[in-house]
This record gives sequence, C-alpha cells and structure tokens, in this order.
Amino acid sequence: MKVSASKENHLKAIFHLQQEQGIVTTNALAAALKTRPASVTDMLKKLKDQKLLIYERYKGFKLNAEGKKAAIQVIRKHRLWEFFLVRKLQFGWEEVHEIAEELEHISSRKLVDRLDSFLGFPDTDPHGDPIPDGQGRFHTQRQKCLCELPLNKEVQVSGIASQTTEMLEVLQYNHIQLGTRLEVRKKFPFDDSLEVKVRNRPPVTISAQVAKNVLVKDDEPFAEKR
Amino acid sequence: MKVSASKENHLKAIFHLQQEQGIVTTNALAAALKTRPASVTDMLKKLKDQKLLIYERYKGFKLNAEGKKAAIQVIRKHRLWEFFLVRKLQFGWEEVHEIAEELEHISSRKLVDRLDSFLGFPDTDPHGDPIPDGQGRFHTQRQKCLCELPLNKEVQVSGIASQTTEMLEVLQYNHIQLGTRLEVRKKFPFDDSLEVKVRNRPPVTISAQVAKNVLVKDDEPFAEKR
DNA sequence: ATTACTTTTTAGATTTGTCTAAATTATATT
DNA sequence: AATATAATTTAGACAAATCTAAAAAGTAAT
Ligand SMILES: [Mn+2]
Ligand SMILES: [Mn+2]
Ligand SMILES: [Mn+2]
Ligand SMILES: [Mn+2]
Repeated sequence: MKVSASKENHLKAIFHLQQEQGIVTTNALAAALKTRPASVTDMLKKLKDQKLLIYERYKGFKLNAEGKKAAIQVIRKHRLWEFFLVRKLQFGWEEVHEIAEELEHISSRKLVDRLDSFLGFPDTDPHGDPIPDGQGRFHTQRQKCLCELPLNKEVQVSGIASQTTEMLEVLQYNHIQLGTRLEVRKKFPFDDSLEVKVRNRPPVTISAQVAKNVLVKDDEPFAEKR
Repeated sequence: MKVSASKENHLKAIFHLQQEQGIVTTNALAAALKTRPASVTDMLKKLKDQKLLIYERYKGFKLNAEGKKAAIQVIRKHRLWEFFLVRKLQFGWEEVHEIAEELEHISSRKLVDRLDSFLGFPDTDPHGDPIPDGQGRFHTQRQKCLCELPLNKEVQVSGIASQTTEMLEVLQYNHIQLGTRLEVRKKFPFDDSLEVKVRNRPPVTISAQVAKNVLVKDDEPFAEKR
C-alpha cells in the first residue's frame, strides 16, 4: 500500500502533536497542516483504512505502532536532508526546512540509508532535533532552554526553537549560533534577562524572549565526523 | 504558473523526442511515458494553455522556447542528481535513473545550483549524457559508439546507451565500465565483432551488439574535481 | 473518389486530495 | 435539564491526472 506525500505530511504532524498531548484533535491537526478540519477528517478515514492510526469519530485519534514507524521514517528523511543541505550545500539553517519538506517524500529507502552513511550517521539536525536511525531509534531530546540553565556552566548551543529572521538577527549580533559555547553569568530577576558569556568574547545581555528560544546541550551536538 | 511533476515529465519526454524528429506525435509521447494517447491529448491542452508548446489538433506538436527552457531545467536536475547518487552515494549507474526520476521534481532552484557547485560542475552524467549548466547550455554529445572507432586509438568509456542487467553483466565480465580506457585492436568483418584491449588487461572480444551500446570519448569524461 | 485503416480527439468516469456550507455530536453554561 | 457554543463530521463540489470506449480526422489503397 502506497503512502502519498500528503499522507506522509499528516503522519508526521500527528506524530509531533501526540508527543505533547497523548491524543490529537481534528482542529489541532488542521491548524498544524494549514488545511481545513473537513479535509483532516477525510484523510483520517484513509489512514484508518490503511491501519496507520486509531480513530473513532468525534473521539480524537493517535498513531498505532505501524503509523508511528511510518512517521518516524519521514522525520528521519526530513532531518537527514536538512543536515545535508546545511553541511554539504552550505545552506543556512533557516532556509532548509521548506526544501526538506519536499525531499522527505522521495521514496527510496536505499537512498536514505546511503545518505545517512554519507553524512556520517549524524544524530542531530541543524535545528538541534534528533535524527532517528535506520531502526527508528533516536536519543530523547535532552536539550534545555537557556533560561532554565544554572549559572556558570559552559554548554553548547544545540538548537533554536523558533527561527525567524528577526531572531536570527539578534543572535548573529551577539555572536551566538549553532555550536557556540557559552555560559550564563547572571540573571536579572527584574525582566529575566541574562548576561551571557560567549567563549572568547566579551559578555552580552539577552532578553528572556530570546533566551527562551536558545536550546543547549552539555555535550557536543555537532561533532565533525570527517 | 506552477509546473507539476507530471507536466515536467511530459516536457522532458517531448524534448527528447523532438531531438530526433522535429515534430512529436501523440502516440509516440504516450509510448514514451507509458500512458495513453487520450491522456497525452489532455496534457497537451494544459501545456498549450501555459504557452509551453506549439500545438494544433491532429497536427503534432513541439516545445516553444519557453517549453524547451523548462525541459532543459528538468534534465539538468535529473542528471545532476544521477551524478550525485553515483559519485557521492556509491550507487551503480544502472540503479540511479528511477530515483532521479523523483528527485528531478524538487523545485528549489537554489538547491540545484548548490548541488551543481558541490559536485564540481560536472558536464557529463553517469550514462555519458551532457549536463546542462545553469543557463541551459550543454556540450553537444560528441560521443561515438565503439563500433565506429578507428583502430588502436585509446579512448575512455563515457556512456552506455542501453543499460539492461544483461548488458551490464557482459561488460562487467569484460572489465568494461564508465571511465575504462580501451582501444579497438581488430575488427572481424564476418560478424562485426571487435577485439578490444582494456588497459592493463588481456584483450577480449565483444559482439557488435555490445559494441553498439558502448559510447566513448577522446577526453576524460569523469575527471575528478576535488 | 470511396473505402479501409490509423491516429487523434472527445465524452464521460474514476481516483486523490482539497474545499465550503450544513448537519451532527460533544461540551459548557445557565 | 435545557440551551448555547464549540468541535467534528457529512454532503456535495471542484481541480488534476488519469483511464476506456466511441467519434472524428487524417492517410493510404484501390
Ligand atoms: Mn512534506
Ligand atoms: Mn529540523
Ligand atoms: Mn520524473
Ligand atoms: Mn542519465
């Protein structure tokens, strides 16, 4: 049974939504996919027929084991392509999502596995999200946001939660990017802004809003594997 | 105006057909695309509406300048991806066509150009076909088939016209592959078979049928550009 | 010029994925 | 419990791409 691009998009979105809530609702999915609730209902019937999810009308739905497996494969493809685009083709991390949204639907399994190998089996995509391996396993995200970090502990930036051009601008200005090593020196309770010391640079101050979107990890997220 | 994957496939097939005949027929296109004549007629109307081809009913058709440009971009994508698959992901040249048939429909122009650059601006795909550059220019095929080659001139294999598994088997057996340097030592007029000397190997004999499908060039078709 | 054959087009259906508007079911409020 | 509101589903429509079967146009042969 074939899974079309649209079905793959649905599976992926359902998977992400059910990470947070256990059960997914029609409206939430429609919003996530920028489609209409009626369209979602239509698709749900098809996915149910293909035995990829558990669904009873008016009662919400969630992926079954089979559906989860399929969703993870799409996510794997998406993130591997993003990694490829940034690492090999010199794209910026803010411009790869859209392209990967197309590339993730190329069907050859062999292609994905070869790509994975070519890239050196990376485990984190350019946004800091984990890349599932060939069996669908991936390390659970142990990223924290900058705002919930203890003082004076050096960490490495491993992801950016929301990457708008404006956000990027601030980070660029403060010399913060993926892989940057830094530590939090001070917290200002008044506005929750932080003094951040980037290694080899003078300290800078960033707002709570920005801090909330900077994700960090203890160990290297982006080790070169050439 | 968007050009769907199916439209791109049609454009590409028309382009190839009109290389040989100036004008293309409905049946020929249907055969090339493994679709039905009625479906071709349907698509022709759409392509005409999008001003990509010249078409009068019952009178055949051909691409206009606009259509040719679009077709060449698809061919460019197809061949660049094939090159990528063989060179970077270690695929065999006989298995890349199908995958490239999907990859060629990824729309980002920037992606194609970056890929081109990443690959070192190759000008020949793994089957010996020329890869159009960013402006749609490509060297006209100056490949010859082995059978029309002068004696004792060393050349390099630059393409295989028809690559079936059976054909591959013969070539593999005789240590002939893309890039192999060889020369024709003798021609047997009786059956037009050839004695071929592959560099650093004892001479072998190949049939006229095989020779007809081995394309060669004088200069390096596959120079490493790292 | 008729007739016979081939090629191409039209007419009408089908599948997939989407939509709007209306109906239904669930949930919340009095 | 009755009613209002929100969420979800159904009904019916549409666009894209394909198909089969039948009609129309072109070509060739007597
Ligand atoms: Mn997608
Ligand atoms: Mn990502
Ligand atoms: Mn294709
Ligand atoms: Mn090729």
